[in-house]
Amino acid sequence: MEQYDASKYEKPSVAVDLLVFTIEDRRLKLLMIEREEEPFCGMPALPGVFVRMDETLDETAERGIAEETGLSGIYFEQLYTFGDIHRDPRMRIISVAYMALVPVEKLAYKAGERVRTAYLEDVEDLLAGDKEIAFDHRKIIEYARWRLANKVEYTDIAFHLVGKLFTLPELQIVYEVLLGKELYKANFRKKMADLIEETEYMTSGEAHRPSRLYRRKES
Amino acid sequence: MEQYDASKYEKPSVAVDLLVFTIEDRRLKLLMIEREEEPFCGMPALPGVFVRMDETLDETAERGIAEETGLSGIYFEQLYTFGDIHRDPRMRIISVAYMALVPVEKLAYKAGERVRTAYLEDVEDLLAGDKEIAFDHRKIIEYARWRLANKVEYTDIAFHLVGKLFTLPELQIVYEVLLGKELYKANFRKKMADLIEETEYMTSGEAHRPSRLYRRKES
DNA sequence: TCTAGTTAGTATATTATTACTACTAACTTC
DNA sequence: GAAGTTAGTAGTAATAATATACTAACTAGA
Repeated sequence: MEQYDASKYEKPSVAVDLLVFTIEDRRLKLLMIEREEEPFCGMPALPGVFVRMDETLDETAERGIAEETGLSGIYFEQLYTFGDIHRDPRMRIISVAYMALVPVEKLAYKAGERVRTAYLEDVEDLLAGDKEIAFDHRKIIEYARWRLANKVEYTDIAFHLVGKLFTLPELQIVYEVLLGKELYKANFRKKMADLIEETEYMTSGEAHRPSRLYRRKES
Repeated sequence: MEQYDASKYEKPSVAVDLLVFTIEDRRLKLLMIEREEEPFCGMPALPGVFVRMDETLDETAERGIAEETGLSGIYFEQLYTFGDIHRDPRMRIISVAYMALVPVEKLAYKAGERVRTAYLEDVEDLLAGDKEIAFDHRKIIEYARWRLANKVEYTDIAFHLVGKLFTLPELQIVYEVLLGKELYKANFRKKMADLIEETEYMTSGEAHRPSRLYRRKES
């Protein structure tokens, strides 16, 4: 990096692309926008924002999430950086992808305030077949999908997809959707035991046995 | 990303920082350079290269690895992108960190041809205490160290730190160094059994029982 | 008010993995 | 040929993962 005056050379633009995931009706959903201009006009795309000179990448991601969902303080993490030369046919744009996880209740609540018309797309449907997706966003989504399935096994990310209080069947559905396979109830409960604590509350009103509400344990 | 003409705005520079890891004498080592100018003159730093407009990020990483080690075709993967505003005090530089793994024999072999005077630093020593490291490179190294320990548990990356033929004690040392803990020989061998295949070759010349050489299984 | 339908939750057996000890094998050096 | 050293194997106890079968508690509708 020495002997190199960066100001002399042409620079790429840097953007942040956002993958806001949620779970609704036992399905993994992703916040997408429909492109309203060329290239890829009319096709689904990930929402994105350019990185400003006065903000860090994390700040750019936070700003983007706020612009798309009206939400702040939700969980997000950097995913991967995509830098193919012609990934945007207009110019060189390097994109840092960020993934956010949000319980669907929060998203629905803010739906009216969204800046652009973003909508939830079923991820498996979106990736099935060879439906067209703008830019290299299919690759980005596939990578995120893989990462989610992977990380759910060795981290606690699943908890970001449920509210403060949740039932164990609800949490199990999150795990099952992310992993893409069914789990054994008894085993699942054993494994969660250390991570959660009982509350006094129960669900009610459904045509079956009520379910206890839990919260995540601090420690 | 619509309604935004990126060419109007100031852009950050984008660089690739390289973490070339190897294992030598049962220790994890990292290829570092000594900075020869301000800022951080005299301090250890990660080698890095700027991203050119005509190359992808992966190509930049490959070029950088070749410049530092004279090697091509070695294993590498993108690690994380660091984008704090003043991480380089001179100007805004967003850095995409890449991690490469190479058996120490390969590195030693090419030592004479290196473009810059890079040297191997013991990672635990480097991170111990509060030794000064240039830029935000301590944070980058700590993250890579964590990722290595993590990934060795659920991937095959360890194999990239041994040659084509290797003994099981040698492979076990790689696992132990990356995990930072000792393993039980018998269990380790059972777990590796599916991943490797025997060769007819044995080590020789050492003052103890010779060790069989294995190779990685294709399937 | 009783029964069917439905989901919540528990008990327990089986299998696989991990943790650990103890040994035997094969080389070099002195 | 004995001592030192590392390679490699056998086997066992403790723990965790996998799997099945059951009981519990609600609503809806007859």
